[in-house]
Amino acid sequence: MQLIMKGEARTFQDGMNALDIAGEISNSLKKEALCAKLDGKVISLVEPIEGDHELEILTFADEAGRKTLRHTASHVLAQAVLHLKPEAKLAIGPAIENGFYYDFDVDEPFTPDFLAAAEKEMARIIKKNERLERFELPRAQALDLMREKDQPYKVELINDLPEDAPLSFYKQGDFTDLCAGPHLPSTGRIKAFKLTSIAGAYWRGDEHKKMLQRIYGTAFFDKAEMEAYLTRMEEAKKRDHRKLGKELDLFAILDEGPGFPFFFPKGMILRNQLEDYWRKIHHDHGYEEIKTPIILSRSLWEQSGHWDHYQNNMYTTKIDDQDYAIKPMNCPGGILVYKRKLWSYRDLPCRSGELGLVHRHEKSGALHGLMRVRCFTQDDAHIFMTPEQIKDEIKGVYNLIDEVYSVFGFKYHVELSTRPENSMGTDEMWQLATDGLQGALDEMGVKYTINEGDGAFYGPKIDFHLEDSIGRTWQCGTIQLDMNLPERFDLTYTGADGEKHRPVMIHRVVFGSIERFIGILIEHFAGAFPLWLSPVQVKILTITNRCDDAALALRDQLEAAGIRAELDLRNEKIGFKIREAQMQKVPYMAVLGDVEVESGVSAIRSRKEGDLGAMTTEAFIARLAQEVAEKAR
RNA sequence: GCUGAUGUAGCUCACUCGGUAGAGCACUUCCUUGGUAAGGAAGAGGUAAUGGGUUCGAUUCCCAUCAUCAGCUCCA
Repeated sequence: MQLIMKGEARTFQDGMNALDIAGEISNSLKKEALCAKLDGKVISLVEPIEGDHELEILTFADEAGRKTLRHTASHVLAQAVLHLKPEAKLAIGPAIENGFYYDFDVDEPFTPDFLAAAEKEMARIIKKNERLERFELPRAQALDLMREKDQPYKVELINDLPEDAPLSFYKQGDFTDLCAGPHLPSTGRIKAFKLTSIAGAYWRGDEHKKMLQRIYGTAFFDKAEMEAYLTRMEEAKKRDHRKLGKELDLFAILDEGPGFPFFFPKGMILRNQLEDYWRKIHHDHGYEEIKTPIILSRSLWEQSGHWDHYQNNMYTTKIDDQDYAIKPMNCPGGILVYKRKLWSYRDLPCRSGELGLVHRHEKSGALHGLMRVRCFTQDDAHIFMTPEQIKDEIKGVYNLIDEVYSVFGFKYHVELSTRPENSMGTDEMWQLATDGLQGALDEMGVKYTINEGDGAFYGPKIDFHLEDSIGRTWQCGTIQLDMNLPERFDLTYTGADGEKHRPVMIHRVVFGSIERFIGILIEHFAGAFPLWLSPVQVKILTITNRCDDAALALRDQLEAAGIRAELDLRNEKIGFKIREAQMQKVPYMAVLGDVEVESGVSAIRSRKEGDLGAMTTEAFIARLAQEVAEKAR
């Protein structure tokens, strides 16, 4: 057979497998080979190859190689668990980003001690270097095999597979599992692994089904690489916004208000900086600002559809025996603002923004620091427009979001979410709206993935996702196209023909919620905010109390120039004061001793660069002003 | 909401196999007036998340509730 490898055609004996082919090319490649790509499809190294193909040997440097290694590690985990608990029922065990997991149905939940025992057993299996074999069975025999092994979840999986799907199994030693593969040629290729945690997980991700026990782990081809990864994860945890929020005295969520955050003075400065910037950039992009009430009548929420489609998440209350709801979204309020007058097509698009405080009843287990709270401020805006304006407006919002994210240096990915199950409106409207969003993305050449059924109940949406310090992603920005609410609220504008027409509506947020965005910001900068956002921009440190007057004067000068400065006049050594300012991540320190006071300068120290030497107050202010204006990171 | 773990001083954490708790940092006072990441001493701080139960006696054991953490589910 002929195989094309890296563009070069080579001849091999028919029926060879990729592992042996790797060996023929070079022994070192054979040692590192984990799986192979045959005509673009990833296969196990042990599968025989017939005929002419394009072949690529994959190692741990390749995504598919890492996945294969970790998938095999999950099988080894299942094998180890069965050795320790033969009565365990196996569910599924895939490779995931940076690791793998396997779900088991067991009578007693796993304990940390069990985890240690399982690790030991896995190490034994790996050391035995058991060969993996792949085989296929017809459906009836496959079912028999899994029934014989008393694995009801596997039986269910087989029954749910399409009639004509090949049923492949992988076997290593005394362990056989239904699996599409690919897998390593032998267990010994897993050079480093660790079981990281135990958690509950619903069978097939369905909260109405049984909760199984999941074991998470990670595996590497190299011990040093795993150590580096684990260290990196430890480091990343130090950036956790909940930890830094406490250390930097920014915010807290107390037992008295689960999911309802408190913002402290320093956190408020950060927040206000973001809001000021938001107002400025929205003004520049043609938005006007409004404010709508937090509590509105039941009839409004019935008209908007929230009462039917969103009630599980809404806090309700009674006033004078009438039902009211605390707003979970700003749109009905924004719509009432639109309806206050008659609109001409000449006035559209109408872009009205609102920093709107919303409350949503989130399940207790879903709460997470500032990332997932029960009350938050959306930097919302509603755009009312003619159908012809849809694409331009979507592009405008997209560009606005991109501009804001780039100021902070965020990387993001985009998802398009389509019609969910519990939604309102006609198929035609959904189709039109979805096409509008998709068309705009395509025209701009934006890469995105499609998230089936994850839209809002009133329309499809484009979501922007940002990463936290340990790689979990959080939806922040979103652009939602809505043809339903304008219909429900009978919104109109007068066209050039003098007739009434129905406007289209966009709901959009840039930050998403100020709270979540602050959480992401804290982790992104590890608390060392750029100068323009820093709660304290300059800390003035005195060496002796003879310099107190000069320090007070400097503080006044800086404050007069709009710089947030704090004094440290304590009777402490300069090294101690610097250490504290540094740990509080203050961007600049101005040190004042007898020498500086005498010559009318300050010794400036930067958080990042250390001692910058003496500087006049004017020069220092000019430097700060420029850095703030540039929003330098 | 579900599964598991956790809850001790403002913070980070010890100890107690049941006899009402201790350290470091922070705080207060005193000494020290010092040159770029921790000067010294003394003092003050806790009804051990909350509510029950077992016990002569519970912070410790048991149960419930609440909250937090990890994951699942759900979502900005």
